[in-house]
Amino acid sequence: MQGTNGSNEEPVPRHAAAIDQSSPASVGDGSEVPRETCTTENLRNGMTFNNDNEVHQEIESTNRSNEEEPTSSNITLIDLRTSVSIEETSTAEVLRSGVNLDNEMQQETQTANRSNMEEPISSNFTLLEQRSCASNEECPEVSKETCIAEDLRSGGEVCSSHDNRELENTESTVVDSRSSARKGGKRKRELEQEAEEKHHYEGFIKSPCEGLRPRGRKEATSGSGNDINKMVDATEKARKARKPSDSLVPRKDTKEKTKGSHRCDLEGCRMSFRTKAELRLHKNNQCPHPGCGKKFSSHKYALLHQRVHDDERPLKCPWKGCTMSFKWAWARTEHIRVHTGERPYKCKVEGCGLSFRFVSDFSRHRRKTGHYVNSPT
Amino acid sequence: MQGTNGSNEEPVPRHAAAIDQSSPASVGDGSEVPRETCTTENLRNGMTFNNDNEVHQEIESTNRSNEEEPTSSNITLIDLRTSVSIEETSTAEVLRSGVNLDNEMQQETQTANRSNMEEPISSNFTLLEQRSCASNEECPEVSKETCIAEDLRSGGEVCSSHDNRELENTESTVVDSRSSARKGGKRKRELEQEAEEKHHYEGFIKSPCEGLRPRGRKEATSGSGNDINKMVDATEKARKARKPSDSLVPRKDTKEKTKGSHRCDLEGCRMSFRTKAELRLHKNNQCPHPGCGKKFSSHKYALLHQRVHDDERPLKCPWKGCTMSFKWAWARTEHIRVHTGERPYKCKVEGCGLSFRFVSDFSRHRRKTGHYVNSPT
DNA sequence: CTTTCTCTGTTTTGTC
DNA sequence: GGACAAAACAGAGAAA
DNA sequence: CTTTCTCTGTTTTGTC
DNA sequence: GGACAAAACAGAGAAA
Ligand SMILES: [Zn+2]
Ligand SMILES: [Zn+2]
Ligand SMILES: [Zn+2]
Ligand SMILES: [Zn+2]
Ligand SMILES: [Zn+2]
Ligand SMILES: [Zn+2]
Ligand SMILES: [Zn+2]
Ligand SMILES: [Zn+2]
Ligand SMILES: [Zn+2]
Ligand SMILES: [Zn+2]
Ligand SMILES: [Zn+2]
Ligand SMILES: [Zn+2]
Ligand SMILES: [Zn+2]
Ligand SMILES: [Zn+2]
Ligand SMILES: [Zn+2]
Ligand SMILES: [Zn+2]
Repeated sequence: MQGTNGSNEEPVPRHAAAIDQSSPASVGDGSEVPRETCTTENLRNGMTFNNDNEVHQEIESTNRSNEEEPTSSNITLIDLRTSVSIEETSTAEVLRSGVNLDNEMQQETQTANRSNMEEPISSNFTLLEQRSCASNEECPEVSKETCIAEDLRSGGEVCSSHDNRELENTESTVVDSRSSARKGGKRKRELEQEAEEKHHYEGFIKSPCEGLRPRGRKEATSGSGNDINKMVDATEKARKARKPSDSLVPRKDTKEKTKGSHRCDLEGCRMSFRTKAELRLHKNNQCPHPGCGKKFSSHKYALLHQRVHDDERPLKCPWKGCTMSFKWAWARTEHIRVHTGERPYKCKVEGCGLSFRFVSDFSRHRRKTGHYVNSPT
Repeated sequence: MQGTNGSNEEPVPRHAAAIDQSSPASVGDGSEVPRETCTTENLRNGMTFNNDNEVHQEIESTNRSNEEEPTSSNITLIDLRTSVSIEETSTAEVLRSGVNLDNEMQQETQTANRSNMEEPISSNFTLLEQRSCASNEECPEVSKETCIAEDLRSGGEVCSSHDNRELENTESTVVDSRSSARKGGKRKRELEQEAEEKHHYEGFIKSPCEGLRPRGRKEATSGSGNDINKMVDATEKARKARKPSDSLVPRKDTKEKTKGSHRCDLEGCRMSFRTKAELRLHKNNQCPHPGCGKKFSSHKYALLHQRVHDDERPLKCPWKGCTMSFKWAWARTEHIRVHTGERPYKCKVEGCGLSFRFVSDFSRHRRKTGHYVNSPT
């Protein structure tokens, strides 16, 4: 995974985490969290269960379901107003569009929706205005001046002994080091450091212990060969090192589909792995991704879980100008409600008339108040 | 966990995630990801290993180590300039302080550092200016006008059929719904909904299936009693429900230390759990936190891992005005370098003179370039 | 503490 | 050599 | 793609 | 009743 998620008129995307497990077995059975390099996953959807399913999933471009393996075919809605520029005024351009996004119908009608974007067909719930950004790009960044001292980065190593710019240009010191421009085959930072390097080497007395043997590499370090914790996700390493045969562009495989020789023989599963250890994890419904180590209740889900480690966010918000994207269909489903204003969850308990936009909030309400149907209070 | 992390002159805090596992055992051995409510953890540091260790940790207020169980005693530096107000101008107030934060000495000298804040003692590396915010509070938020259409929230359910304010006050519609003010014992949202409710009920045809049996509650639903996946972190539920005996304020126990009756008999471990299932997970080095399910290589770390699910961030940045806080000492250690400008990692390979501020970047550099010591290129 | 909203492991629903 | 704790590493990964 | 920076499971180091 | 996939739920949890 390497992050980035486009949000537009939505608030800054938030991030969650964390999960657990449950099992017998004895201590130290070698099924701990795997280590070592993994750029992108090598085990994507090798499972078919339903004989014709795999091909089906690769081909079909409509009617995605919530937990189905997403493909990138899912609604890449073109923003009709892409190059409209924004004026100095801070008023939001209001545009209204009626989209039939009934929960039940939404998967089936999404293609139809696009052509009907401008005229509401059947709005059986009220719509909020869509106050969207006028361009497809991200919202303009906070002006650097708004917040004092916001960026200490890229300051590099200011040398106080023979460079007395310190007190003067504190503002101008902040340069944008994020550009990925290269000069003469060298990265920007390399060039910058070359200019300043060896000029002075005063700095540190104790520099951190730099391992003499490269810890991350397998090589000749140990010989036991049975240490599962250190297991390298070697399929991925191999794929990464290998140049794609039919392309000069070394395009990174963001989905990790490469397989190995150790095949899973579980019902309907077509996964294969490079090592026995990985296969063992897989058959134990544990995620072999380095640093993850979760154990799941179903073999099927263990496969779906892999998208957590993927870079792709194949599901897109169908709303105009909204660049939100998702890995899970349910996230998309609920996100759409921030556009529509929909509050589909109504508490049925006598006298409580509360409604909620998200299941989670409804669940919590019932849990905290005891407002379950059949037990009114 | 319930999030919130103060950042000041630092960029907005970023968030990471993800980890894996490795193990034999058979499929479906019942050690999957646990479910069900967990407010705060109930298993914190029951392990002592070193007989005098536990008390030591509760008392000691200095010399915190990286992975040690953090207590809240760790440097809650008072901002000496707390109520200085910021002028209209966007110039950062520059203040210089010399702090001896050598990696090796930093743990031992942090108390001393505070009294010496204003005069550099021994700066064996160069300092960057500390351009800090003048108050202890967060940086001023982006003015709402900077970004058009940023906030769709709190719009509630705008009813288009009989409320035609829609097109007019699109800006003013955005009210801050985040206040936690209560009126007459009711929450804000409850009051708002009461005002509008039953007035119209046009909305949804298909409302989502609302479980007739409360899925989240244990009760009389099933009888098997052996389903580990459904296991409730019941100790926590109990603690949550229970009123603290010596306090009228129902202060939430953010650290989940409550124990159960099933004791771990592993060497030096004092953990105990409410259920056999939780104990089994624990002895298997798996995290029993609902939704987590990670398996670890050591019993000891499995305990330390619990802080991931804690709300507390007991480690504070010692830098003036910086409100960053951490769960892991190493994160704090590296964070401090954004203040000091330190770049302790120098590539030792001939001709490469690059230096790095973070281990991770140094590691990556060596991995990608092969610049390991003893293998110059 | 609150509200809003996204993420995700498991459960429920719907179809054959 | 053995604990054991503290520190550091080496990734993952988010954000820009 | 890049750089900057935080998080965290495991490894290394340091002390007894 | 049995698959099986699609949808939904019920938390966790981040952010403000
Ligand atoms: Zn990654
Ligand atoms: Zn992987
Ligand atoms: Zn915007
Ligand atoms: Zn399989
Ligand atoms: Zn093999
Ligand atoms: Zn995983
Ligand atoms: Zn959207
Ligand atoms: Zn209710
Ligand atoms: Zn929580
Ligand atoms: Zn818990
Ligand atoms: Zn600031
Ligand atoms: Zn134990
Ligand atoms: Zn019992
Ligand atoms: Zn956990
Ligand atoms: Zn700081
Ligand atoms: Zn180098």
